[in-house]
Amino acid sequence: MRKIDLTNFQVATSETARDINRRVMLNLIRQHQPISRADLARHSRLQRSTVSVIAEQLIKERWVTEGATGHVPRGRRPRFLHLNKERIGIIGVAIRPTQTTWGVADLNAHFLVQESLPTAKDPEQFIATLCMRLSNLMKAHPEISYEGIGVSLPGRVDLATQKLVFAPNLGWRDIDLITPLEQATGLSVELENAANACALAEVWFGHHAIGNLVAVTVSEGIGAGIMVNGQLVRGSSGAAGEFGHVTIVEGGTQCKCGNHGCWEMYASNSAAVHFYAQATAPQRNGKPNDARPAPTFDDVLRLAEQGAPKAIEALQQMAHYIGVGLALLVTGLAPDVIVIVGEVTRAWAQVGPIIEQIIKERSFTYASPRIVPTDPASQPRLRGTIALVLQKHFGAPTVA
Amino acid sequence: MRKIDLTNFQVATSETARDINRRVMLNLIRQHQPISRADLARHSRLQRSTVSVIAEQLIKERWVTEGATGHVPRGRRPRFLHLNKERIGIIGVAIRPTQTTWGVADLNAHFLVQESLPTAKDPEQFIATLCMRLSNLMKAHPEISYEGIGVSLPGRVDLATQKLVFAPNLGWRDIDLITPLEQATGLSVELENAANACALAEVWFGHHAIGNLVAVTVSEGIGAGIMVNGQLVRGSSGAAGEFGHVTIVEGGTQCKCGNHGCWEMYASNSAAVHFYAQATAPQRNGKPNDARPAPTFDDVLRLAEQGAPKAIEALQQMAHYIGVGLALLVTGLAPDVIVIVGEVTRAWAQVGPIIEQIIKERSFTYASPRIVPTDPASQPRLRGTIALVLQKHFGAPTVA
DNA sequence: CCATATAGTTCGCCTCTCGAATTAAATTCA
DNA sequence: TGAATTTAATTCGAGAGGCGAACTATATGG
Repeated sequence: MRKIDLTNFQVATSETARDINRRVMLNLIRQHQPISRADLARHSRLQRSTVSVIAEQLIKERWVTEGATGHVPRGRRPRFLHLNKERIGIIGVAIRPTQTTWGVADLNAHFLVQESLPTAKDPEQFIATLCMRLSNLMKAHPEISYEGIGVSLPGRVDLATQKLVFAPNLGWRDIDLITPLEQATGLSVELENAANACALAEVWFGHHAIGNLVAVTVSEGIGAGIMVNGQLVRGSSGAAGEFGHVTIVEGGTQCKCGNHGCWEMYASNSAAVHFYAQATAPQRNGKPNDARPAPTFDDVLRLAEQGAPKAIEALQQMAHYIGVGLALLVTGLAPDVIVIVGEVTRAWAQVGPIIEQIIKERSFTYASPRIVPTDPASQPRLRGTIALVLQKHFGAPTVA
Repeated sequence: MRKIDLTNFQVATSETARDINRRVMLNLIRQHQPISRADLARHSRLQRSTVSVIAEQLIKERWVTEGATGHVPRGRRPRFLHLNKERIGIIGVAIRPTQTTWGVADLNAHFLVQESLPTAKDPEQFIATLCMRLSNLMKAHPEISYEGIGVSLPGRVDLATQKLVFAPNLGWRDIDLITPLEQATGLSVELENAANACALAEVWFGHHAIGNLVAVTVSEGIGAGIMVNGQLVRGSSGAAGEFGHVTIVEGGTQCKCGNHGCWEMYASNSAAVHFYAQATAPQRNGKPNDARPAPTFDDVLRLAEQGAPKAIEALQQMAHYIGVGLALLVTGLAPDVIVIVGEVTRAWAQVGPIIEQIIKERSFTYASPRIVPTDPASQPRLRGTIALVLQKHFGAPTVA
């Protein structure tokens, strides 16, 4: 049960019921497609007459199309409905520290086109280039009608102003991405933190029917996208989810954020690289400056795959600390599922059992969550941007 | 935006709009009472005709009464509406380790009667006694029409079965409280964890218009009631909020839960008592067995008020660790407000600044939350039980 | 060919909001 | 004092939308 926010509420009009039932229909079609009107009525407990009217409306608006006729043992054959893949396109943009990827997806989050560009240090110029590329992409596919743009990035978005507040790994600060993108494309733009986008992707495109989920992105830093009661936790002005900067080692290594012993100092890719460097050069006691090129996390992963004991050990240390942080989330939030996003999932056979073990040891809960690694090929950050736009039409109506 | 849960959703009927607007009206009346129909229309942006019909309905159902006529500079005088304090009673029961308190409150959460009883070790017998007392209370006030019963207790309630799973400080396990209470009173019973009840109390009766809040109960243990987007965080099967058992001291003191270094081992009342005992008997090195009666937390508080340095020091240590745990919540959830419930608020002048300082030092957030001590006289655990029942009629409608 | 079963449509009824018109009751000003 | 003005509240017809019974369309099987 939610309390009605009297500073920002919505009363019902005569169209409210239709809005609600329309959204339910869209979701049922999305989940069960292809599906007949009669089955929709059965699933929704709406009258068949009501379903017919709504279906007609959705077909007219081209959200839905009527496909093949189905087959039943007796009686008139059903006419199947499904989401209109042809018509509607959603543009998703995933900005990451090294590379920015974007593409056009249909309502089933299948990408028709995909392009990318190295992310630049200078935001203004980069955004200008991105706008041009997006505008060209749209011109190249004029047959698609575009519903909106979703953007994910490794930083905080202010809830009120919808501006990027700070993206440490990009070095961007106080950037208005929405205005230039909307001007260049004429579409409405939704901005979201990458970990939140991953949580959305999992909830909307994953195969769990889940309302309580945590998505943890492990890369240079650590981010947490938290889903509670089917909604993202944004906190005061969008600052929630910074579990990467929770202290897990008292008086530990200093973090860029100024504090000591932050989770991401021990459980991120950089942490594993650091562990590995320490193990391979113990005589230098943690000073990584060296003439040889510093190993990357990719190197550590590859070495571990090849069976290098010190690389494996570094990953094991990383896994241990991932578990320590997750145990905290499990104890406090009791999610049904935790999804792990990041290169580290490539070594899941090594790190997974350790993480599960630590969580089991350290968390206090009556029901332990499933820990699920995501396939990097599924591009969770990019898929989440599609969910960002999809939400506006498929999400629960805002009422009261 | 929420995702529609297709395993458990609700379509709209012709009455849905009325249900929504009715709830909005009830809330507007609650907040602005006394208020005229015309002002309700202005606040809600509903037509005056619609407001009149809904008001008439609410009056007929005796949720609302028409009070004095108001005064405007020109024109016809408004007829003020307010919640019907006379008619409706809600029974609240707060079960605490030593004492169980209950009473009857009106729609404004003002208690008309209040009684209490020492909590017994044996749940079956205790519940039977409680049932009898409640039933007698209702018979003694037959003029009140009772809307329901809310119960708060220091333990976990399973979301699905609505049974008490485990209450460590009561020693109760797998207890069905709902059935006996419903049978004895004929009313529907809502069960909730005490920290969650405190969060509800603050959101419904506090003077913040707030959707993101954490209520932390500090007593023998520590509990956290977390409110996100105006809803309680219950997590998988109701297990969320156990932040008291998050590890904050690596390899620290063992907790009853089996883990080491749990927050509540360092920041609860018992922890302060332990700190004090250690300081006053340093030669015994933490073995509290002694011929003298062991000091209680109340003793420590009193000694600190009298200026005893070792008692003050114990509270300061406690405050330090409260801050450490809160910093974690602030970093991860970014609530607008944190309310502290417990005897420790009596020494807020001593502990408050320390807590705030630690949070400021250790948390990573763009907007720092207000830390608010609650007045123990306001009985947050008991008031929360009223909110539990109030929610059913004043909460946002469940739709889609 | 007809009974039966299933899909989908049509239509009158009911609930609910909207908005204009109307009624009610106060103040101000001529 | 009485007309004009202002604000509150009600009345009533129109339109949106869901309900449910009746009806049409189309299949299978005896």
